[in-house]
Amino acid sequence: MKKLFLLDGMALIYRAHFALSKSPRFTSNGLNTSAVMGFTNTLLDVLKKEKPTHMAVVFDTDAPTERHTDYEHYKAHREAMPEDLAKALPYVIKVILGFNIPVITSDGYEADDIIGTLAKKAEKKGYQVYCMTPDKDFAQLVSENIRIYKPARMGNEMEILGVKEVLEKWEIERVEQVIDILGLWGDAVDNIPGIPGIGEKTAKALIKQYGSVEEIISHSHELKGKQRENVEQFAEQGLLSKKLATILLDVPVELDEEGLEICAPSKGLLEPLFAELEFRTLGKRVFGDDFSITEMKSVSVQTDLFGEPVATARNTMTVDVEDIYEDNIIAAKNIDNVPHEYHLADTLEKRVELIDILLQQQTICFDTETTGTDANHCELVGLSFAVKPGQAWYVPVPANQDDAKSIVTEFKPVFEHKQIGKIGQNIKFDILMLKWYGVEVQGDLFDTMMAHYVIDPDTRHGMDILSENYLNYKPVSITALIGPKGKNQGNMRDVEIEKIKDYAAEDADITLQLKSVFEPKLKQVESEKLINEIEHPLIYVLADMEYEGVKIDHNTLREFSKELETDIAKLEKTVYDKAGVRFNIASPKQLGEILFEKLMLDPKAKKTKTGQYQTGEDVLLSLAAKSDIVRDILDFRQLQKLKSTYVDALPQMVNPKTGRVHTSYNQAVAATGRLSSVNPNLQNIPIRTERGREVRKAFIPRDSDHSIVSADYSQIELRIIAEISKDANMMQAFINNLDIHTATAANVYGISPDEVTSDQRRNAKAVNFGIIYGQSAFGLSQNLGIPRKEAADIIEQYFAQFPGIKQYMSNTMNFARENGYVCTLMGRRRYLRDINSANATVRGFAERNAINAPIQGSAADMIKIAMINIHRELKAQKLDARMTMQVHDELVFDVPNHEIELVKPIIMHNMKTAIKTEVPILVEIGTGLNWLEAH
DNA sequence: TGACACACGC
DNA sequence: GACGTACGTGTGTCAT
Repeated sequence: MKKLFLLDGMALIYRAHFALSKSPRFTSNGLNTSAVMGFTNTLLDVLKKEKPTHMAVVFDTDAPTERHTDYEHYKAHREAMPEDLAKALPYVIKVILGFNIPVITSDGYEADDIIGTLAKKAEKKGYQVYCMTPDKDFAQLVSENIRIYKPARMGNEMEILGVKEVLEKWEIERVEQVIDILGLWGDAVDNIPGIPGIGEKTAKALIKQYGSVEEIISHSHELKGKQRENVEQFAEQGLLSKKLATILLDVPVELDEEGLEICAPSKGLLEPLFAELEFRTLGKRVFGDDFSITEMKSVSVQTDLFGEPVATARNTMTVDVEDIYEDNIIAAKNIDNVPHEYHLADTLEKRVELIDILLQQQTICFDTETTGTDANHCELVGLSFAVKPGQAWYVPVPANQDDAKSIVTEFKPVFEHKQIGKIGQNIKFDILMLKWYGVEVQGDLFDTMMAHYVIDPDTRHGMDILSENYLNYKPVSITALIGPKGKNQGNMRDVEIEKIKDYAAEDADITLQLKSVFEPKLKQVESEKLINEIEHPLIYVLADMEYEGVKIDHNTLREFSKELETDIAKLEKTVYDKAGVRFNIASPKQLGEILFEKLMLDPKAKKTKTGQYQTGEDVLLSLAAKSDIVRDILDFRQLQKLKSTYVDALPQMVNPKTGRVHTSYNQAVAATGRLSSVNPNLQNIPIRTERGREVRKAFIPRDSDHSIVSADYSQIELRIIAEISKDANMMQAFINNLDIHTATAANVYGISPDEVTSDQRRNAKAVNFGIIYGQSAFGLSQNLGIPRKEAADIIEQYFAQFPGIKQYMSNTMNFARENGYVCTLMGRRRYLRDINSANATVRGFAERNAINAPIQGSAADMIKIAMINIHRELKAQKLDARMTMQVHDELVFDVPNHEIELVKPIIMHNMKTAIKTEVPILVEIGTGLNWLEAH
């Protein structure tokens, strides 16, 4: 296949320059080569990875163009080009020539116009066309088969967008609307304003409603207040902005197919250039590992751009190009063009009929419609059911809660039928919702969200996106029913029933269909066991925990809050006195200005990327010696955080119906397999500092006849590393039940455990920690505040002492490179798309994930299994003890006092034996009147 | 309203 | 030799 790449030269250079300008790279002769290096790297990425057959780089000429009606602005823009960027330009041209890539200069047109026109022409001739250009401007081109290529940026792998992705990104229906949005918003060309007061969001909404800038202007009388005023006053400007955003697709430029054919790079041109610019690594990428610049250092580079003969052999680099992107132009199916039977079951008779049908099924798919997204705080609006593709029912539920309950109760035989499997999307929500209406869902579960999470944890699992990706079906959007999210968003209850019927029935229908797509996929990725034995059963456990909630002691918190308030006020006053001025200490911006401009605490203060001074904890700590004001500021911050995030926020989360806080565990966000907790987040309650820990006193048992029991795995991740790697030294340390960090330190520093100093233990602990979280030597040095070299030395010693761990790491990485994924003990997969990336940053990220995912993920598997087994046993023995919280390696229970001694061994045994290991698993268990005492 | 800086847990 | 370095949730500030 012919594959044409069109690059906007100036855009690339600018982009490369600004990406690298934070740490400009100077050669020994003083030339800042950051832009050249960035450009060359991107070029190499394109060539090596995408293997185009044809290519061209397009440069703007310095003449006014059709699009730049405002030439003064254009000139200013050009003149503002930084000096070093201007210097880089000739070198970039040399690079391009060295690679034998044709250059096209735009004569009176923008580079984008040339690219656009060429792209269209090439497309007609059967090319697959890619346009490399900054994100926004090219959107309209994708209206056909042309793809937008975005080079790798810091921390991001390169990205290729087709029409589908662009529409999704812009949240619109038609690609042409991008131009109108840009026109209105004014973000098309630097400094050319659109219509004042209209940002991205407003522009999108208005364009969606009216279709184009012109339409909005002619309907301006329908707008209100300031917006109307602005649209009327700045109509001209809006139109101009749109014009500037529009790419011309018919400029007079010929597609010279032969001339654009790509051929091998010229060694004669590139070698001396790379030598001059001291591009060792880039040279190696192009010419292989024996490339060296040392012996050519003295070779002067031809200054005449066109004087050097171009390499004669025009042997193309063409390789078979596999087109991995399937044709995404196919119009998505939707409710209007796919046959379906969606019934409304709004009478007793119809419901009876429906229930009869449902009771005959082996599995049913259901969904609930509610007034909100928090199952603990909202009400049921309706139920929907599906039993075969294209056929679904919607059962409205009245607002009167007693009537609602009785209708839900009619369906009890279905929901509570153990032999009828239940399918849903994020079914925990629905189970929880029904619990509040007195229904205990039973039977095997199949959650499409969890299925997709297990299949590919790193991606998104929302129903809409799954539907579009796997069924090529675009569901009715929720915003079409209740409006865009925000404070004015409506409520499902206010939507007319016919619309809800379609929406709700469709949801159940889609979910049912997704199940049949995911079932074989689960088999394919060998994750059936994982989902059937862990994730699906866990849903019931989590639903019970969330429903149960935790009791909070208001009095403790109220008093603590008062205490904090006076302390904060005191600290505030001290800080003001020491600074000599009142300011908002909670504002990093103001704080930075006071510390570094008024008090001049550090003349070399670092700034953040937005130009503010950094005022993070480690920065402030390094200043502690210079002024005691920083101590007060740090204390202020700590107390303020405690007060606002925990002490004052927790009581507000208490559910008035139960007087308890009901967190929500998200089972499908953390790619490693861990859970996360929201509303409130119970997984980040303070513990490290004396005062912070106090918050845990407020987590109490339901009454005086109960106690809190807390059980946590000791060093679970390190034990898992030992288990997976079978490293003899580390296994021995655990078998001997040594303090693992001390044992590590003893090994690393070659001394006996009792000689280990606290600093050495701290270092060893940090290394252990770093391995668990996939840190690098840099991360370690930051963590410990030691030079990178020293950190690297410690790590080296560590690996020498624990060779099994080193072996595990390289084995895992090799496995990932070959298979593209890594696995936990229970077979949970994580796909690492970037593991073979040419970009070292991106690849490094994937490599750390490769090592980290099996460890963290196995620990997550283990505690999940323990939770399921404990839950089952508590139920089987009809105990009143309840599991209430999970904090990654800790489980918390609310237990009747007389059951404590009975329950403890159950917890202990199930946690220890969740996964069979050679390394001993240690569980620490405690009891108390509150969480702090129990922990 | 969204981006940012910061801080909490594991 | 530089890039930029665990994740997830929540808070307050500030510019729009």
